[in-house]
Amino acid sequence: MVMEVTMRIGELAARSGVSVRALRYYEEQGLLKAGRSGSGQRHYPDSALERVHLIQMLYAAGLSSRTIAELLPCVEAKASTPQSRARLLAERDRIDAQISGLTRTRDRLDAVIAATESPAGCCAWEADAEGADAEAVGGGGATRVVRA
Amino acid sequence: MVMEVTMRIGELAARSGVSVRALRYYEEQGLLKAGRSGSGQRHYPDSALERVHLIQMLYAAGLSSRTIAELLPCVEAKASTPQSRARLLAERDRIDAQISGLTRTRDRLDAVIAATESPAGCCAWEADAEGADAEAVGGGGATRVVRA
DNA sequence: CTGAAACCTGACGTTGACGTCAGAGGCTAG
DNA sequence: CTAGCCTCTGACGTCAACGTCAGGTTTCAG
Repeated sequence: MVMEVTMRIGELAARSGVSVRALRYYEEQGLLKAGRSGSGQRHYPDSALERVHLIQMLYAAGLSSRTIAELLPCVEAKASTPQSRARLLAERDRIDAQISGLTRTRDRLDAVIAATESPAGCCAWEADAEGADAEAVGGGGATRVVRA
Repeated sequence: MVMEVTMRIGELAARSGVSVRALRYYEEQGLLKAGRSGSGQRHYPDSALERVHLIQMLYAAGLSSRTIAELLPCVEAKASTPQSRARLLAERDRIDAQISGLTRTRDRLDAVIAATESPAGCCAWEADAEGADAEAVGGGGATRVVRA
């Protein structure tokens, strides 16, 4: 039976997809606490995995480590002072505004794409061939890999 | 009658809300071109205002200056090579994924807020937002939205 | 027991989008 | 003409979230 109660930093890194360095950094910033074995090695419970994912979510939402450190206790426990609740609301509204802005940006790009997709006239080729064929490797199906 | 055909950098900064330094930086990165007076001072047409706003939108969407420089010609003119169109689509999808992630993060914060809003023991009014926090343990976490 | 792999603590390097300062010149009201 | 503000070109500073390297210790398979 798998009694994996704790794991070391390498395994947490592998399972969470973030680097070992990043995990140490999170601890340094007070975002992630780790138990230590006698020799000083970090040990994490399985719940740390979820916590790391939460941290990543908040980072992706544009929060700074300081802000995350202030909000994490509210998210994990239900401990909430009036200030922390105000903070939560403020960040939620900020994210909301961010979503609105991104939606507008996306719609604008969609409009551009739609315009270029159905050229009502002819294809406007720019005569500016400066470095044009430099990276024309893939030709058609250049599938861009985006960072998740 | 207002014959304000051009403006100097200070006015563009004031009207667009970005700093003078940022405008010079945009030019340096090839995002914004400026006419020069005989003595070397930058002059911008009114259309520059809109362009700066567009640049800001794309920056806010997480694009780098290099990416913006590559996409701006497609957005302003309709000139689009197959590569640039692929680029546009890729960035659109990236923004879409970003919106999805932010939405999940916001919903999570909403759940937390709802939980802290109703203090334990007090049942003055029932917050029936239970459907929200059901997806707590998500394992994989990052779900890609591919709606191409 | 032993050697490779994983881990530890510093500490410096990187990158992007600017901020900031210095020194020199331009433009305009009075 | 002069004062005062605006603008110019470098060039260095900043900040966050790590990357990377160095030098040493721990763990574990064989």
